Amino acid sequence: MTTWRETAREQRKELILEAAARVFARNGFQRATMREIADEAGIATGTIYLYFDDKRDLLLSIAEQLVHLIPRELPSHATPDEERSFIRCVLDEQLRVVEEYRPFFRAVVGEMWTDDSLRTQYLNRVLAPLVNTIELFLKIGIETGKARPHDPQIVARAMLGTVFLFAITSEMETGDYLSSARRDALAHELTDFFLYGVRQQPEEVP
Amino acid sequence: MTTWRETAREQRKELILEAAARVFARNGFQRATMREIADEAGIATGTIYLYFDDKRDLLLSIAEQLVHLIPRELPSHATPDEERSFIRCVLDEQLRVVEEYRPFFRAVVGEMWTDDSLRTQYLNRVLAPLVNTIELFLKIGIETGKARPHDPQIVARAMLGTVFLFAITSEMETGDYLSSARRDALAHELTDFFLYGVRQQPEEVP
Amino acid sequence: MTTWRETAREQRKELILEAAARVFARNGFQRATMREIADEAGIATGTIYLYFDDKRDLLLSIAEQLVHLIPRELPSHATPDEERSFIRCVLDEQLRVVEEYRPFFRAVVGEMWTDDSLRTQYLNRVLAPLVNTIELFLKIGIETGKARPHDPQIVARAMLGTVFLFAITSEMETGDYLSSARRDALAHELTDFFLYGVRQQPEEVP
Amino acid sequence: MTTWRETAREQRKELILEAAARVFARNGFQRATMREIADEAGIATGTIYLYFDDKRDLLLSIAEQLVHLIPRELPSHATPDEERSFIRCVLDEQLRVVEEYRPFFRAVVGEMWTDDSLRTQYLNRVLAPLVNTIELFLKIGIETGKARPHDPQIVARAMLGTVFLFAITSEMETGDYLSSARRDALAHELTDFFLYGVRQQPEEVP
DNA sequence: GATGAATGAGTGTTCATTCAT
DNA sequence: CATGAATGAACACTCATTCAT
Repeated sequence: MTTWRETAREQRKELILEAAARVFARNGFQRATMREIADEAGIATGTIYLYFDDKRDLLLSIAEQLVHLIPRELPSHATPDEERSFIRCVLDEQLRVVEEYRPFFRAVVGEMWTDDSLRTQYLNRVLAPLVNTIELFLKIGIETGKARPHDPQIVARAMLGTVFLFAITSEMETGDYLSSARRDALAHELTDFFLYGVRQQPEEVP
Repeated sequence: MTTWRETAREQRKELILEAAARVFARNGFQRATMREIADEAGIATGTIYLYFDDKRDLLLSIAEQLVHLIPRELPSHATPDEERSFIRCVLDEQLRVVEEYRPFFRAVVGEMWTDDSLRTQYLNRVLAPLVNTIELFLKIGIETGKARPHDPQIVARAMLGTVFLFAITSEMETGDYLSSARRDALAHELTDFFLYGVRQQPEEVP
Repeated sequence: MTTWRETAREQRKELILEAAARVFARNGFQRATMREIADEAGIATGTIYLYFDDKRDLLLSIAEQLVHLIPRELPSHATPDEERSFIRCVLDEQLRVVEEYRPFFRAVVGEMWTDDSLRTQYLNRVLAPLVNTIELFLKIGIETGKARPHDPQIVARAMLGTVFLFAITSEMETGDYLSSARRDALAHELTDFFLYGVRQQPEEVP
Repeated sequence: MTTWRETAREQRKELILEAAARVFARNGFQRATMREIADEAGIATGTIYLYFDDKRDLLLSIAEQLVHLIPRELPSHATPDEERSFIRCVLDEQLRVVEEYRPFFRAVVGEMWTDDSLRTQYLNRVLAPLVNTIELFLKIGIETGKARPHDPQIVARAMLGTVFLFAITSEMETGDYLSSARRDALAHELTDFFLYGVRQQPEEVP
């Protein structure tokens, strides 16, 4: 049973973590100062250390939150039998959740390339499960003859990479593809692209 | 005419820039110290400042080098008529050049998300030309009926994103997809993926 | 109402400022290091920056203290009617206060010649009021026929210059004219010099 | 006999010294860079070291030039018997020569307060002879009954201080008292001030 | 628990000086 | 003699972390 104290503590950690994520997303991990995070959270700098070991612990905890990017349950109302709507549902969900956790995402993304243990954590806890899920799905497709023969490892990464990039770049250029307004069009286009590529489809034999 | 002085100076800048790119790629821009860069280049710290204004100028100059990622000329031996081999050639070239400039790429990638002017420079000088080239190619495909109708803006970004991600992540996991050994397979798979997607192709009507 | 916090802060600033003044007076502004100032004050270098913006802010704050050189009130017990005792009182007071603020004085004097804004600040806030006060006194003397006709601008500067120079040079040579022991003699001689010059006085007509 | 080489070398030193004096006067000794001095002299930085030991040697050599402030010969056409014109001549000459060597003067003045050996050199070689000359003159005045009894040490310093201060401050405020236009008025006023002070002179008994 | 003043190690940058050309 | 590229010691300033209140 969780006591009231523990609950209060968790809420406090949450508050700080969100403030930190916003600041990291804004300025990058290195440039962000503990002072700035404390101000953003409306507390004193020293207080942060009552809940987190150090600055890096904040980042790792933020990265930890990204496990929420892993879909808890696959859409049952659209079975893989109807590939189109299934992929579409998954993409919709992914683009939505990525948008929701964008500050967390952006907070991690800058450090990921040069911080070995952060990257390892992120790869193992977040990316690997996602890749595996996609790979599994692709393999089943191949085995059931629904998908053309291909290397699921590469294609799975290609798919994930696409979403990943839209996630971190969407607001950089003029068109914010992740804004709810344009998300539909994006999911639609990507679904078709993943399924059919760009080539003109031959008339299907009925 | 370039004097000997100027040539020597350019070579020196090159030397320093490569050293800096390696260090930035290894440790990230912020963590890298001028001392470390000087050591990597085998010179004194003060010498760097004879060739570059400050630490940031190093990073911007490195980003500048990434214009080399833009293909100078499209493969003429494989016209867009034969889409498959054309795409394949372009992908081969891109994966190769991305591998060649990887330290420069990695040096920039960590700072890009939070450094506005660096990002702007990179987007305008490197990414935009690449996206435009792909978009143009896709539009022609659609107009000539070779490609199925789609939104070239989104698909172009999806394609570029795929290459981008392999570029920065390839050596992170066990499989380095950009190593010359595996590059062929990667290019092959991506070409098919871009052209056909994952869906089982119906028998083409002869 | 001033809180305890504010009072403590002011005392801390005072402590640091006095340490800085001593170090600047000893080594000059440029040669002085923040480390040395911190040591002199018995604190850490970083602490200085909690109270002052930067090294230069220290110097400007020290210069600010020199407004204390401006006499708050003219001696009332000796009216200008009795010029001799009046001048004597003013000189006594000036030589005393100059002695009290000597470290501050010496801290500023080296930088004043080449630092435009420091000089401007010092001239406007300290020197100009002093010159104006003397000028006014001299003008009254001329108008009332107590003083011989002269250019008060020049003479006021000459008087101030004399005190100024004794202030910064007194301890340089063997004889410290500002030491309380010799201050009396100095004030006495200067008073006579200012009033009568060096020339033998003709017998006054009774 | 001085060879041609030695003469050329002396001219070169002169050239560098004047450039250094200008730069020091402009920026102060500490802020001035050897590079800037070299540029001002139109030579390479390394060349300076062929003629001077180091940066400080430049300053000491400049200070050395200030011996020119010491009057070579007292004005014979105006004997001390006619005190007024004598003092006037000396003041005229001093104000003129001080103006001529102003860059050298200003170059030294900032460092003098905190550089012991520079100050000692300046005091012994320049100021002491000047003070002694004035003291001697005053003593004679007292002995011959031309001057009223006073402490020549203090008064000599007061006089010198006045000139000194006009020398270093004249161009700081709006009125440049050392410009040839105003120098006459300044010398005139100071002469009267030194002779008679500010007090209204009683009718001289004929 | 919460605070924020104090700490001091760490870093980008400058510049007097040297020396190979 | 003259040059100016190279050197590297030195220093102002920042900021994560601690701890007395």
